This record gives sequence, structure tokens and C-alpha cells, in this order.
Amino acid sequence: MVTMRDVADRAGVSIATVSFLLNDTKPVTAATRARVEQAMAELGYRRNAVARALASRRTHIIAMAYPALDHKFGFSAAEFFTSAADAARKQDYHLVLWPVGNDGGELTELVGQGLADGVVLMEVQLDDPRVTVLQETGTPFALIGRTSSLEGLAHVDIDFDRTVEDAVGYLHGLGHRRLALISGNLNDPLFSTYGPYVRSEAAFRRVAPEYGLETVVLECAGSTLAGQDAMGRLLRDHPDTTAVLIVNEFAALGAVAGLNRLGYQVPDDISVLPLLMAPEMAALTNPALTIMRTPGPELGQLGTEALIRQLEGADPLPPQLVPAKLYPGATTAGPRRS
Amino acid sequence: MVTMRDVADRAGVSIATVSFLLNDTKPVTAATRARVEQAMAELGYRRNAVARALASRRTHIIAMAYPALDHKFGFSAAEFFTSAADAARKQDYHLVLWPVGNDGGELTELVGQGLADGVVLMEVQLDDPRVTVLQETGTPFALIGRTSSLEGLAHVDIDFDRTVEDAVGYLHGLGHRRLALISGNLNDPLFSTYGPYVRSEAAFRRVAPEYGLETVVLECAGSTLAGQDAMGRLLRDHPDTTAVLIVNEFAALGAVAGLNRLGYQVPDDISVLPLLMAPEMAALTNPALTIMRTPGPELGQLGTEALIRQLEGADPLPPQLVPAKLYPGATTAGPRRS
DNA sequence: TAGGGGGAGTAAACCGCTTAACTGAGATGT
DNA sequence: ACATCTCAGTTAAGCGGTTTACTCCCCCTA
Repeated sequence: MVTMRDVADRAGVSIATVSFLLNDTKPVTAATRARVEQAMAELGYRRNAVARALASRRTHIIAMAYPALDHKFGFSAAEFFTSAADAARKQDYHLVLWPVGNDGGELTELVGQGLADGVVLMEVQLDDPRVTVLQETGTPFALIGRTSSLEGLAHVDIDFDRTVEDAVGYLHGLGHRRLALISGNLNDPLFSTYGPYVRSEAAFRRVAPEYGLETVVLECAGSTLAGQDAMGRLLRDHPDTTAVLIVNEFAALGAVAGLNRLGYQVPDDISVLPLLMAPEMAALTNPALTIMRTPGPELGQLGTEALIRQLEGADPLPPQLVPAKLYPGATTAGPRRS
Repeated sequence: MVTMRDVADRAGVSIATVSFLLNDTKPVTAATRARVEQAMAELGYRRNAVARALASRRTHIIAMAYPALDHKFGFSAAEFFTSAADAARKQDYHLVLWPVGNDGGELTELVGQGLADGVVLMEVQLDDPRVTVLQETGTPFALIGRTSSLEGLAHVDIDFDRTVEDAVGYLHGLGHRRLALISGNLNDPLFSTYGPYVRSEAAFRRVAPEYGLETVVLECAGSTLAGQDAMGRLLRDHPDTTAVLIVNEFAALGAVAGLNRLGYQVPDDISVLPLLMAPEMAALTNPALTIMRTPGPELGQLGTEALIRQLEGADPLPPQLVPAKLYPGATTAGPRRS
């Protein structure tokens, strides 16, 4: 292994000089720089990240917590991850996906062991034990999503209000007057603790009346089957509904499948518009879904940047809310004239 | 930060003793052990992984390469990852998902910098540049999937022969006599380099005739739309087909959607059986797919174990092939009497 | 011309842990 | 009883960098 020592010797300088040059922490004359750089090239030197981490007490590694137990690492999560990784790389950090339980214990371990400088948390619950643990241990972190009380926590999240406003406005503009929202399941312990359900339902209940629309809200678990079932209930109990918003992406797939099976035409008989979905997932149905596209790339990037600022001691970014934007597909249209 | 020094002082021993105890590298009397352990508990000591890595030249981190540019990180990949992470944890390693380009350059960087002890590669191509790079740089690695020539490379893969045999046998047993395979797209540069397509198609062409079945093979790209289109072609050109095997999981979803749209009943009119799919994905269609379940958990575990053996200098595991097993759903049945 | 200031480079003390070589005391063999 | 083994522990030399304090040396100013 080629070390700094080797480079320094060959260039006829001290290892400190090599270090200064490499980190750009002290000026170095052009001549010296050239000699050192040549030596590095000739020897094929690569700086040892572990030694650097030990000496500087910074690993330059950011862990994105992967909630292994919750399991559903879907397309949205993949978007968070890749965009976050890109953002990190641009700032000379490594971002890796680290599988941890969702109690926060392993997270502490991770940082306690000095393996990661900070943590980006995704799929944050309204009352998330992980956040508590991270706070108590003084671990730097940023959230993608929000806990219910966030006193100055670094976080980014979806702007549910604007997303729902835009979605409802869009459907209203198409001529729809009877909208339904397929939301979360009250019996699911996750429901009341999961921001997307709670916040989009609240937004819907607020916005729909503003447009003079009836608010039909159906409970639904987050699975294909549940979505299909919910759609059946909707058609039975509210047959005059012409457009449906759906929070959960799996339920949305099921809803479309259900409509197809029951012989309904989408979007002619009924329009379907998921409120949060990744394009890859939208392409899985037929017709392809019109969606409010989860701003995964933006959130991943912003979350990471927020964390890095914190790590570098820069003044923190203000929390950012990003709305999901309409991503056209073929499941929305004006209501059929009856 | 509590260091070994602190623990040693409080327990009245040298730091070496603490280290030996912690790593179980030298015997320690019960009395000393008790004192040290108590000191650790009282001080809340956590061993610094970075320092350990530097001194021992082992980070105990395994990187699973995430080909950010290429394949979608779907449910199968998630299965590889979680099972691999579990396997690693059991052996005192951390496994993390590391996003890298697919040329292998960043992989070398990763190991060159000493950040990871080894690499688990998934979605391996038949002729994979990453493998070459890893070999040249002497990086320990294990493959999930196979390159075409694997001279003693540590690897695990799906047993395509048995998978196809089982699938064909199963459908034959149900009474089907006219099977089709929806495979990869010849125009896709990936096709000829991607093991699953190549090997399962080869197996199909070999096995089907053994059962006295016609071999219809359709090209198809790996997307929902393509799958739907392929199904249309199949019904048009080979209307007497009663069952279809599909390699790509996205195409499989499309195929079912296509059948539904065209008014066919699944499985009454035609049985659909994907050759490689994760259960989560199978649940996305209606009816839920009967699948040959990708042995993701097994492969992730075996791949990781193979790598760790290599890292620890144990005698290597022989390469393992695991067949996908039948995972019942509702898209297969006997052929309709005509 | 002496004094001061600043820029480039060096020496050396860590960072927290592992590990080879060594110590010393009690057990063992003859 | 004396040399020889064991065996639990200790000492100290790294691992490959970062970083503080310090040394030169050259140039500018009074």
C-alpha cells in the first residue's frame, strides 16, 4: 500500500505538506504541488479514508437509515437514495444505505462507533422513536418527512397542502365535482402516525369544500388488495363519484386493477390520481397512471444538503417543503356526461 | 468520548487486556473480565470502529454495489440487500448499500480508500467490467449472478435450469401443452449480456421439447408496456397457447394487465407464470400472480457468506445455484377445455 | 540596515485501537 | 529443588493520516 510517507519521500517534502495539498488546508507553491502530484501519480497513491477519519474525527460517511423491518423499499425510496447519494458526492461525502431496525438503537450504535458522521432519516413517523434517540445522543441528522413537533430539527418534506390543492384544482378544472379520497386505514397503527396520510387527508378535507366539492373519504390499507376493495366500496356507496385521489401507491395500483376488473373504463368512467407516487410505479398499470409525482429527487438532495451544512457548521438551511407535481399519464380526463 | 484508555484505567488493567477481551483474542480470567465489563458498562464505552479498522486493517464493512445508473432497484434487489445485511450482521460485519457507477471505477476507489473490506456485486452481467476491475485490483468480492467465464470466482446464482424445469413441469402437470416464453429483447444490448434472459431462454428451449411441447419464444423488452404488447402478439400469432412463462418481472405485470384489457380471463383462458419475481411484486396484479419466486433471501445470504469466508481466509464455499421455487398465486390453472 | 511580517514548509504530537514481543508468577516435570 | 512451561497481563510500536506549533527565509518598511 502506498502511503503519504512514500509520496512525501519521493517528492522530497514532509508528509504534512502532502496532507495540506490534498486537503487544501494550507497554501503550497506551484513547484511543490507539481512534484507532489507527480509523485502521487507515479506511485498510484490513494489516500486512506480510515486513517483520515481517525485523525480528523470525520468519516465523511453519511448513513441513510433503511428501515429494514418496514421493508417496503419501493421506487420512491430508491429515488431518495440515489439523489441523496449524488448530492453527498458533490460535497465530498459518501452516502450509503444502512439497514437498521426502526427503534433507533442501531442508529446510535452507528454513530457511537464513529462509522458515520450523520444520519439521513426517511419515512419518518409523526412520533418517531429514532428521532428521540438521535437527539439524545447528539447525533447530527436530517429528516425526510416530519415528526409532529419539530423544534428546529433539520428536515425537508412533501408540501401536502399544495400537493392536494393542485390535485384538487386540476380535477376541478377538468370538470369533476364529486371527488373521493382513498386514505389510510384507521385500524392500522401506522395510520395516525404517518404524516402522508394524516396531512393529505387534512388538506383534502380543507381544500375540497373550498371548491364546493363533497368530501368523500374512504379508509384503506396500503396494499393492492385493499385498494381494489376500497374502490369497490366507493363505487357501491358513492356511484356518482367521478374522480378519486389515492394516498398510498400500492392501493392506487389496486384501485386501477379493480376498476378494470369491474368493467369500468379509466379514465372515461372515473379518473384516478395518486397523490404520491414514483413514475416507475405509475408505469406499472394500464393505462399508465397520471400521478402527483413524489418529489423524491428533490427531497433526497435537500435532506442531504441540510445534514451536510450541519456537519460543516454552516448556518442551517430553513426547512423546505416541496409539493408533488402533476406527472401526466392516462388515468385522468373530464367526467363523462351523464 | 470514552476510550479504551478510560476503561482500562477504571478497571485497573492495560488497554491491551481490554482489547483482548473485546475481540476474544486472548484468554482473560473471569475476575478481570468482570472488572472490565463493569467499567465498560459504567462508562458507557463503545469501541471506536474507525480506530479499530485502522489498526487491524479491516473495516468490517462490506459494500453491496448499487448500480445506480442501470437497473431499477426493485423488490428483488431489496431482498438481496436485507438478507445480505442480516447474514453480515451475524458474522460481525456491516453490510451497506453503496451507490457506484457500473464501470467498476468507484468500486476500486471504495476499496482502495480502505473503506470496505470487500464487495458483493449484484445484477452481474455476463461480461461485466466491474468484475475485471475488481480482479485486477485484488479486491475481495462475491457475485450474485454469474459472468460467462468464472474461473473460481466466488458466486451464487439462480439455478435457471431447475427453475425452468420446475415451471414447465408444473404447467405440463396442469395439462398445458402449448407454452410460450416471453423472454428478452434481442435489440436490447442488455439482452445478450444478461444471464437471466440468456440462461432461462436456453433452458426453456432445452426443456420444453423434452415434454413434447412446442417452443414459442417471444422477444420482449423489460417494461410493462412491452409485456402488454408481447402478450398481444402472442394471442394473435399463437392463439392456441394456454400458458405463458415470462422472464422479466415488469413485462409480466404488463402481460397480465394486457390480458385483462383484452377481455381474457386469467387463468381460465391463459395461465401466466413469471420465472423470476418477488412476492411483493406478485401481489401488485389482480389476480395475484403465481410466480417462480426469486430466491433473493437465499442468494443475498449465500453471497455474503461466500465473501466473508474469503475475507476470513476460510476455505471458500463452492458456488451455489438456487432454483426459484413455485409461489402460488391465482394466475395458473389447467387449460380450458376447448 | 535593522526590525517586522507573512508565506511555505517541517517536526512531532496525537487520533483510539491492535498486536508482537516480553514479563513474571505459579504449575509441572524429573 | 531447579529448570521449564503455561498463562494472564503488560509494554510499546505501529496503523496512515491531521493539525498545532514552530522554523526559515525573503521582502517590505522606517
